[in-house]
Amino acid sequence: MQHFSTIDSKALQSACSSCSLRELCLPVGLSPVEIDRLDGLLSNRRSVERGHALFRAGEVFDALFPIRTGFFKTRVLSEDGREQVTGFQMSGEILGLDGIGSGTQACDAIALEDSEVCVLPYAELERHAADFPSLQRQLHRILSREIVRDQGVMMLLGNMRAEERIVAFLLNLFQRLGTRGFSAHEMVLRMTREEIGSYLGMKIETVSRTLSKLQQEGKIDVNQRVVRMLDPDGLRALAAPSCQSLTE
Amino acid sequence: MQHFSTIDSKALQSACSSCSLRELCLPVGLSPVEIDRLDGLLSNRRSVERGHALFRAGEVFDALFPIRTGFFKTRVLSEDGREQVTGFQMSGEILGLDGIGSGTQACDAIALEDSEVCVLPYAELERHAADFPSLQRQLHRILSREIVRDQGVMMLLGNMRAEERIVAFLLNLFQRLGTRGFSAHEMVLRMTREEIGSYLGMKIETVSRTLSKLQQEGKIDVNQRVVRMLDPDGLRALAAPSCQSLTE
DNA sequence: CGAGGACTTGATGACGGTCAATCCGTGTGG
DNA sequence: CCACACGGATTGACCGTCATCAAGTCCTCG
Repeated sequence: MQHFSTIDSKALQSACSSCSLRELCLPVGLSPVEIDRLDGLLSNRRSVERGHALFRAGEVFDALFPIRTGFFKTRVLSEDGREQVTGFQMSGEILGLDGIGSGTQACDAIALEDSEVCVLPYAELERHAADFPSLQRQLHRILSREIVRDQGVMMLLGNMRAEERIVAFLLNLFQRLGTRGFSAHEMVLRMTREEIGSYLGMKIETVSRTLSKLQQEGKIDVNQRVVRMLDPDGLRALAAPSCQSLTE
Repeated sequence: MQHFSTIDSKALQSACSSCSLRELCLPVGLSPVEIDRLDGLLSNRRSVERGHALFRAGEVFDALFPIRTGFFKTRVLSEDGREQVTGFQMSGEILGLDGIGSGTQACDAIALEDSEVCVLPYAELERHAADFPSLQRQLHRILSREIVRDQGVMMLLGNMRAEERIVAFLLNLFQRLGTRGFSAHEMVLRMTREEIGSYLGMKIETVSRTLSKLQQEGKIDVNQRVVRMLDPDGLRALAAPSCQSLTE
């Protein structure tokens, strides 16, 4: 009895059709019939403990990993060991897109909390996309949106000053958490100051100082990893000059 | 007579099967038969004068534009008018990839010299990709590679100092020109110092000073838009510490 | 030949990096 | 249960890189 119900619930959970993320994830825009077909592709799931890698640069690419629960960072390492965090990903977002091009992972994907991902074998996905136009279109959309996202990061790194970067970063996180049904004005940062700094192209001390300054000005409340937004309009005013799109 | 030969040559030129760029462009990895089918997709070509836009952010996206000849920049503009150049594209590279996601162009594409592009209607491309697996795979590859390229730019903007950025930028251009059969140690820059600076996240004066410094050190020879590489190994040594991949 | 844009070079200063001390929260072992 | 150690975070003092301001040169093109 117990046994069956466990299996049932697992089977249910791993189906897109019953996944609470289907409005955010790959199935967006697919019809119920199409989603059923997509379900057939999902071979299984994978758990990744906090601090562990889902994959590392150089490994063979053979699947995409939609995030079911948890939080990841992606990063590239240079020969001399410098780390560049290229993004933070949360549920409904898809890891591994950059491996398609070369058949080899281009970055490390590290879980910042205990996480769970779907495994979407790429060869099968390609095959299904062929006779499944809306899935194909959706895949293209996701790839393209990743390129647009990266353009936003370039704007951030190329044009904005420390304070603007931090504010745009926070607003972006709040916005994404909001669409997932979490509070849009309070959050727990899953990453360290160092990882924030790497992502934003600044040093850990500058991250810390900038957060402190925003707190002194009454715009946010920071306590270690907990951030509350006190003055959303004030924050948006700080970020707006340079890059609205990042916060939408 | 004159008339017919002109038409003939045009017809020939617009076919992938006879295009000198087919080893660099969309057809990479396709069989001759498949390339013939791709030819059927290419509705026409478009000329873009230097300084003019192929498309602008916000316009409807309905086609990809493989570059036949010429040189482009892509850029995003923020509300307050700041420009972020997101890339420089040359023959064989494809413009418009970032429009797929939203159906709307995400950036401006500006010709930096008189240029010519192929017009690849996206709806038809999608349709053909469905019963044409290697074309589909190739399209995915190109999208994915763009994401990887952007990661390299993030590394550049987030981790490298002015000199490293300039050197990585020059090596990257030389490398791409080299694969196109141009000299890999002498080139004419198609963009202004300001555009270089925008791309690399630094001011025009810093671009100029850094180039002058590299010249004083005997690593390059710069004269306005003409750049010669005098000490390739010395340059690679400067860029290597941080980001090999950008120069490959 | 003149005007305007692109580029270079110099002087100065600010933003953020570096170095260092300290604090804080968590987990470990006595 | 407390002491301690460790990593993460904060804060301060100082310094370097690069931005800013400004002057002047060099191309390009009408």
